Amino acid sequence: MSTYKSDFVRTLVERGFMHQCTDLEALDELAARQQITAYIGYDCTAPSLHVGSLVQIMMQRHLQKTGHRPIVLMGGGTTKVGDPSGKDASRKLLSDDDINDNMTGIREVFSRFVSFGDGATDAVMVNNDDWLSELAYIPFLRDMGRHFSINRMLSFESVKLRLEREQPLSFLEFNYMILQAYDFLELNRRHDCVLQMGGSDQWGNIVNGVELGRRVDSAALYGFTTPLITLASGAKMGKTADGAVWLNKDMLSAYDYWQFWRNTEDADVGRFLRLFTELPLDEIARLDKLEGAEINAAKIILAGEATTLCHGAEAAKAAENTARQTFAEGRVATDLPTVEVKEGDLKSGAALYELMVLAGLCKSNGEARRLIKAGGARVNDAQISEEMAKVTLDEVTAEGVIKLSAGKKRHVLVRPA
RNA sequence: GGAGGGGUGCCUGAGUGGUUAAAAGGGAUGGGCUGUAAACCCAUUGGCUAUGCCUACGUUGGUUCGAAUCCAACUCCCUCCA
Repeated sequence: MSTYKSDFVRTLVERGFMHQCTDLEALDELAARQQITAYIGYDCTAPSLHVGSLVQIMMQRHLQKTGHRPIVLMGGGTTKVGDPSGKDASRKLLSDDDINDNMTGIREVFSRFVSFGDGATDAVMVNNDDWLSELAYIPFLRDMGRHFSINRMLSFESVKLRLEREQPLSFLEFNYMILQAYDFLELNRRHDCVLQMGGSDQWGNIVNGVELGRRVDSAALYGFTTPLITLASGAKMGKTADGAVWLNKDMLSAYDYWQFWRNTEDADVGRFLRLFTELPLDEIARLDKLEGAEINAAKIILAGEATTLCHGAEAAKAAENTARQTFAEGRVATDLPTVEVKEGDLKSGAALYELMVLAGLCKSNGEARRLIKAGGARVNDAQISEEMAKVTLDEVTAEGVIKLSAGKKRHVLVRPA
């Protein structure tokens, strides 16, 4: 089992982060012998990262905890180009302002997972726009372009996929892998970075960087990728009722984040515990053995640990309490998401379907009415299937709220004000 | 620049003059079964001041009693040729 010499590589392999590595043995040797610097790039395509990037973020955390130095590369420059990997259509081009805004949001998330600063193992955050935007076309082509063969580039998965499906691939996007390769070289020169990690869809881009480093600077660089994380049932990971599972609190509440993990499929529990928590492996092995309804205990631990990492222990505890009151005890948990409604509106009675929309449980009156007819709407946990039902102040509970539910899992409190 | 093909609902994708708010599948939501799981079964899936009205098949006009379906212009994309 423990054939690995470095804590870093052993941790990654044992916890299920490993998919491919350019030279695992050499990387292990190196990490055992000295402190290494490794980077992962994140494109700034959204105002927050979501769980899809969490595997990567956890890797950087492990890197730091095992005594090495993480570089968080913000793709301010490469986002202007758009990575074609794994997509069969090009992305919309984002404006510089959007990119900057997005970067601010992403930066916030990171500080929860790795510590930044000037110490030996402190993480650094850099923006590749700093060097990419300054590139002069002709010199760049002469210095870097000559190391790339079109023949080879065409064989990379990201490009091949588009060509085979006869989808357009712009020259702009075609350059993405060259720029990412150049990033690696630049980070090696600036920060002595020797390892690039990423998702399996980044393999081609990473390998290009490793090779470019060898050709231009004779540098020994390494690449490491994680498997694509899918659910045991085959679906992509990271979707909830409301869309992506964001890591930023203002885009997804800690409670919803906790719920996301709590609803993990049985078959995924062990794997997710290894990837997304830092519990010791023997503890995880024990939890993973639980069967039937008992595995719910493991899911609660998973949710608690994952939420603690992202939103703090307090928020995790609160989410667990709210969930317990709501689901196990069937009570009205007072810190469910709350919406205020004018008392006057309720006095004369407000249509239930309108309140559902107001509470954000439905997108339109029509949708709300369908939901009510289908028996999916509840007021204070009592099913209401009368489409035109009114809600009045009489429904206000002792806690001073009205609990509206869409289905069994989505609840909102309405508070008269 | 030339020739051809194509733009349909969240996505894929049928539909070539009328009961088409638009087949089918996927996804999503709700219900059932359960354990706040998976699988499975059922239902729903444009909007509204709602037995009716409005908006919708790239855009704008036109033909027609009637158009996603026919015509014209525009626009975007794909393939081949130069």
